[in-house]
Parts: sequence; C-alpha cells; structure tokens
Amino acid sequence: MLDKTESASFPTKVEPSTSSLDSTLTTIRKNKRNKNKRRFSNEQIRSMETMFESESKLEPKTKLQLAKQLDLQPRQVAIWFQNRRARWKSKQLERDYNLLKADYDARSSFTIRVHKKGEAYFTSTGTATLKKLNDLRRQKEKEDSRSLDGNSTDCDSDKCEPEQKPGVSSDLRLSDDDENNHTMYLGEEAAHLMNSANPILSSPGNWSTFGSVLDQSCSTSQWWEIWP
DNA sequence: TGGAGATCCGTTGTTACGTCA
DNA sequence: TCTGACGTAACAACGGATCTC
Repeated sequence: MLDKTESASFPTKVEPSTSSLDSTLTTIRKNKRNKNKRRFSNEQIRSMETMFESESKLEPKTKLQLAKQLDLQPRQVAIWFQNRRARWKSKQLERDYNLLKADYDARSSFTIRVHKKGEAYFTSTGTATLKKLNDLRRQKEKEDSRSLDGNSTDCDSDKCEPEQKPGVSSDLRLSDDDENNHTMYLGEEAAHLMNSANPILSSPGNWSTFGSVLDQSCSTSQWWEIWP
C-alpha cells in the first residue's frame, strides 16, 4: 500500500546525492520535512476512520479512490492508516494489560483470603484434627509391636479391612464434621486437599505412607504456599 | 535467489492545548 | 485578566528493517 516513490503533498523527495553532500542534504530534508505540515480536516479524518473500521489495511485500488475522494495524496492516506494501526495496537496493548492486571489482582486477593482461612483453620479445628491423626499413628505403632511379640492374628494385616482393625475405634477416624469443617474454613479445593488424608488412614497398607505425608507437609512448605 | 512493493517500528518535527508565574 | 514561556500529548511524516510474492 505504501509506496515511497509516491510524492506527498509536501516536497520531500531528494535526488540521489554524493556522499560529501549527504549531511547537508539530510539537514535540508529535515528542515523541509514538515515545513507545511497541517492537520487533516474533520471530514477527512471521519472518512478514513469509517474506512478503518471496515478494513484496517487498504487495497491499492481503495487507497487511490479514498485519496482522490479526500483530495489527499495516496501516500498520505497510506501513512494515516499506518499510524492509525499503531494507535489501535497501542490501545489494544493497554486493554490487554488492564485485563491481565485485573485478573492478577483477583487471584492475589483470593490467595490472601485462603492464607487467612488456613491460619484460622490450623489454630482451631486443625490442631484437634492433627492431634487425632497422631493418636491414630501411635496406636497403630503399638499394635504392630504387639503383633511382632508372637500373638497370632486371624488375618494378614495387609488384607484386613480398616473397620476390622483391632483397637482402632471409629471415633478416632476423621468424622463427617471434620470434613464439613474443612469445607467451611477452606473452601472446596482446600477441603479436598485435607480430606485426601482419609483414604490413607482407611487403608492399612497405606498407613506407613501416612507418616511421610505428615512429615512432608511439615518439613517442606506450608500447603497454601504451593497451592496454585 | 534477487528484487520490488508493502508493512512494521522507532523516531522526528509541528501543532494544539494546558499550566503557571 | 492578559500574556509569554514552558511542558506535553497527539499527530503527520520519515527512514530503516523486515516480510511477502
């Protein structure tokens, strides 16, 4: 669309020069550059804006027609569209930035809320729940040591169902209220994270891994710091 | 593969407008 | 209130780099 050989309404074309005259001619050209610069009329701008809304890049034929219609040089029309595209892109970047910022702010405030809820949780029911879990762990260790003392059992410990596990009373397991509290304090996602400990407890084969889960969660980082 | 034309991007110089002493 | 200097945003245009055919 843009053809640099097209002459603008202002004389800017410079004949090929020798290198010794380059700097002089450059100065002259710069002085001449916008000597008669004028702003386009409202009517010209309105027409080009209307055209820009339908197509941001002009076909050569359309450009010639528009230039003739507005009494401008085709090069002026081409440059106006070029600048208009740059302005549009700049605005678009600004819009995108604002959208991203709003999204970031929303996520940031969510993280802060969850952090506060997490603190409240661990200073209330969380403490009681962890105590309960540790009791379970200690009780399991006692039973294991008793089994190793030679007492026969009716079943292989790996095959026993948890409710048949001797000595593990149901009141030591996480209750429904505990699960409800997870949801109330932390929301669905965090509650799911906390309740994921229950399958481990209900399956004797996994009891050995429960200790490592606790250790890991305590020794590395707090769970809300790694939560997306 | 080289060339011509078109576009992009950064920049320049002018204009219009607001602020302030 | 007027005025001139100054700062600044918007704009038209340029030139080099890059892309496309």
